[in-house]
Amino acid sequence: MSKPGFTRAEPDARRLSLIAATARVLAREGASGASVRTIAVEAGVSPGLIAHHFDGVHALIAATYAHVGDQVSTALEAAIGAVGDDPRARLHAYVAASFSPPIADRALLATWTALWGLVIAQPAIAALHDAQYAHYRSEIEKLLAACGMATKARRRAAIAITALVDGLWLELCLSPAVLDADEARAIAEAQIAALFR
Amino acid sequence: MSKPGFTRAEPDARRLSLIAATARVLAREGASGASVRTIAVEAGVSPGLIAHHFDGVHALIAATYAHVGDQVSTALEAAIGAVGDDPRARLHAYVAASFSPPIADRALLATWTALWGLVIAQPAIAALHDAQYAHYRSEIEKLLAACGMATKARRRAAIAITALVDGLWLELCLSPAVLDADEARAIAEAQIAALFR
DNA sequence: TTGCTTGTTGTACGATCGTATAATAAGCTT
DNA sequence: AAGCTTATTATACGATCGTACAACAAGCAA
Repeated sequence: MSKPGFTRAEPDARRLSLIAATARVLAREGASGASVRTIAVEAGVSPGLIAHHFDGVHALIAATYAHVGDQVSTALEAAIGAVGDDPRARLHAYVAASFSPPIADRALLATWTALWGLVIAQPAIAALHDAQYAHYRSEIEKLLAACGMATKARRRAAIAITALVDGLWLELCLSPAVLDADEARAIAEAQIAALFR
Repeated sequence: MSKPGFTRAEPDARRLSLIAATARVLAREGASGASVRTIAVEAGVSPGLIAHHFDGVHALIAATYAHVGDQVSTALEAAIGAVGDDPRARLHAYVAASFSPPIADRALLATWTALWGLVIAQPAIAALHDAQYAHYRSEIEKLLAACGMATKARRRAAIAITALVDGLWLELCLSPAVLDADEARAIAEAQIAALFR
């Protein structure tokens, strides 16, 4: 019986574990702490492994952004699926999910703010951001349409909802003492109700 | 007649120019680009001068955050002063100012997002953020009180307004193609009007 | 003009950054 | 059991990071 010094992993599985480690580092130390060595220690691997699986650290961080964004999208869509067919209930479920786990998780929010800070300097990250938010708005517009909102009003309403949710999410992350999840949810629902009057 | 190799400046004036240079660098390159040497080049001085006027780079960035925050507060209060005595007009002016120069300036917004990314890792920055936002909410609550809003409703309404403005501000910064200042202003005013129904 | 204060420069130091590369070995194939 | 693929490690390299420090000089006082 021999104990292996390390275990080989499937490339996809290893990439996922590196992405997860990157997200944890971003949440704990911010963007400036997300170095090759820090991430490698967090993932329990050698620094060189990152270059083997990703085209540099920038690519790993971009992949982390994309993955976190997909996690959020998945959680949001799951929230819709868990509720009935009433359009307004579906819209409320979609929005309320932003303030519940796993989206309202402090580590996820911290990861997201760290990534926001990279958008300006890195065009590749900015492109991911635009695509991500276009998707959110598109989903919200579909939900608004199901609620009977007129076509020309949807775009502006979707922007308003996205902005409100982002702002509340941000307050929840940066100043947890000021706002809790229940209050964020109540504020969001009240503001959305106003869009239908 | 001799041409001086450099000019001495009053400590306060020099500190201000270093802060302004830091803000420009943050806007252009993000937080990761805000190094001692980059800032020094931007300010047209020697790298060592930063250590002479500030207690390290962290202190300079924190001072930049505080200064930018003060600029925003000043611009917001100036917007209130430029309008009449009608309470609702004053509230609208306060909010609308967030989407007009100098606050809606892309460089300022970029600076702000870069600083957000530092809040998690640097407790000193987080403290500045909490103080800054508490001030904003306090100002908004005063304006809401003048509009006749009940005491117990003010806190939640102030949070809602702050969140909405932040979210719209963010969209304006990160995805300028999606939203322009006029639309942001229109959305904010419509949502605020709903708070009074 | 002479002298003094101190804002300013320039550089050197150790630490850490991202990346490249050769050696190692895990785990499957034959 | 032997061989092969390649995931993984460990290290080295140059660049850049923040900070410290000694020398310089601008501008005021006397």
